[in-house]
Order: sequence, then C-alpha cells, then structure tokens
Amino acid sequence: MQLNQATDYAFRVVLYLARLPIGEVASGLIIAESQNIPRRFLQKIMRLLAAAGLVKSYRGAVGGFALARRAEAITLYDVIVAMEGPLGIHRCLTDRSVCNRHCGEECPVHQALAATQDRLAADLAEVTFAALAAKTNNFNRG
Amino acid sequence: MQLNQATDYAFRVVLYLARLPIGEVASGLIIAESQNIPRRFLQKIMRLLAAAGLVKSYRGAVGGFALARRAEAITLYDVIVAMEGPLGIHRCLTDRSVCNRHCGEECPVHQALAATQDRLAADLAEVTFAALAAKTNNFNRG
DNA sequence: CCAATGTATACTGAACCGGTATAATATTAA
DNA sequence: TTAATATTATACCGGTTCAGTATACATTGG
Repeated sequence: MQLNQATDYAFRVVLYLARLPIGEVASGLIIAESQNIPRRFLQKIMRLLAAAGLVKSYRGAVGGFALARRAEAITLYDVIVAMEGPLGIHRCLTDRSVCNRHCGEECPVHQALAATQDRLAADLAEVTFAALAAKTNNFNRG
Repeated sequence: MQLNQATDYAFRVVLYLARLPIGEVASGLIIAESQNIPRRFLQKIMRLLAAAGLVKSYRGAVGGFALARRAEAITLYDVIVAMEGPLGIHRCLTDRSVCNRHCGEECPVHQALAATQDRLAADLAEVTFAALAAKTNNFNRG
C-alpha cells in the first residue's frame, strides 16, 4: 500500500520539468543531479513517463526531456498510473475472480473498496503539476 | 499501491467472525476451510489480527477465534493497519527525511499526498464490518 | 567524424510475498 | 493422566518485485 521509489522520483522529475520555461529541454544528467536521482535509474523512469505520453524526449547531442503537454493537464494520478500501471488497491478490483472465489458476485468488501478507490483516484486527479509548481515557487521565494 | 493477499484474506476472516453469533468461537480449521485460505497461512494472519486487538484467541481443545470487540467498532482501516502497519502511501509521509532530501521543508508533493492519504484513511475508517456483514446477509438471503 | 545525448536489454543483490514445516505450548475431555 | 484438539513460535523456501547498475547501441549537432 505504498507508492514505490521510482514513482517518488517521477513526481520530482515532472515537477522539475513543469517549472522549466516553455520550449526548454533538460538533459537526463541535469535532471538526475538536480533531483538527487541515480542517473541510470532515471533512464528507466523517463522511459515510462515518455511511454505514457507525459514527457517528450529529444535525442542527440543537445537532447533531453520536456513535458509533452501543459502542466495544467498533468496530475498526480497520471504520474502514478504511468509508473505503476492502473490503480488497484485491492485484487478484487483488478481481477474479479479473486473476489468471487471468496464471496460470490455481490461482495460487500469489493463494493466498499471500489468506492474508496474511485474517490482516491478522483482525489489524485485533482492535483495538477501546475498547482504544485505554483506552490513550489511560493515557498522558494518566501 | 496494492493491499496484499494476507490483507485480502483478513477482510474475509473478520467478516466471517462478524457474522458469528455472539459468544461463539471458530477454529482456525473452520475459518480456513470456509474462506478458502491455506490453513498454515491463516495462522500468520490470525496472529496479526490478535496482536492488533481485533480478535481474541482461545487455546485448547475447543479453542478458536472471535472478534475482540463489536463489529460496529472494527473498520476496513483497522484491518489494513493490523495487517500492513500504518498507512503510508508515500515515503514522504512515513519518513520525513525522504521528502526533505528532494525539495526542502515545505514540499508541495508531500502536502498534496498527505491530504489525500488523510481522506483515504477517513474513507476506510467509515466502513465498519457491521455494515459489511449486513450487506452480506442481504444478498445471501435474496 | 565525434562527443553528447537518449534507447534497449539484461543483470544483481536485497527485500518482500505467499505459503509451508516443525516443534512447542495450552486446554479440554475421557 | 493421557490423548486429542487447539493456538503459538520460529524458521524455511521459491518466486517476484524493488532499486539500482552495466553494457552495447542509435541518434543528433557541431
């Protein structure tokens, strides 16, 4: 019931990219050093974020990464799904047969957890990186 | 970001015990067979539930397990914490130094996830096993 | 060309997961 | 007292995931 380290890193990466001037790219090395992320490990993270369409990559000598869309359109939920796959707090909710094995079609545990998961997802989807970046700016200036 | 199999089983166990007549105990064997849980594995689960004070155990020839308090006073949240320890969807929230390593004292990612986690916990703590047991009765009778 | 970048794949040690095994301890009934 | 039925404690095991590393390759700008 915990987000993994790679997702943790991914939050920082996206937040970092969200604060870059539009049109600017950051190389993997710059991102890794500024965020204290092992450089090799960062490559894995960037590949997942790129595959999910959250960041764009630019190869070559002055390549790097930038957000693939506006920071207003990227949420905590997006990053979590990109890194860890579809949200599924319980086996019931990803594999229906798990639930049925124990308590039949209309399992009350399933129902309660499904409702909880939906609220969690909605909650996470309300937090955009534009909002997070704005907060970062505030306390950095203060 | 997923509850593990043992927690899954634990939900079923507590729900099962919640439906027993008050004063009745169920042996590990009975619980295991009725809920399709490997018998040996169930022992681990019961130990955690007992250690958390959710169930009471009775040793000896006619021993077994029963809820340690009323089903109205046991929630999904209680069982999750008993099985997996304190809720911590993000490292930030259990180990503050993780957060600070990346973005200083007032990390916006930390704040957003903390708020989300609080809502998740509150959500889970609203679902009692008395309520779940009542639903179980309904669809079993229908 | 060549240096700087991202891409792809595979590896590794440690931890965790799901489950099993065995021996010990406690209680009850005969 | 003894046998049967329970829970308790501890250790083990194979497989998967986690966090990170290594290596070889492809692309681009100068």
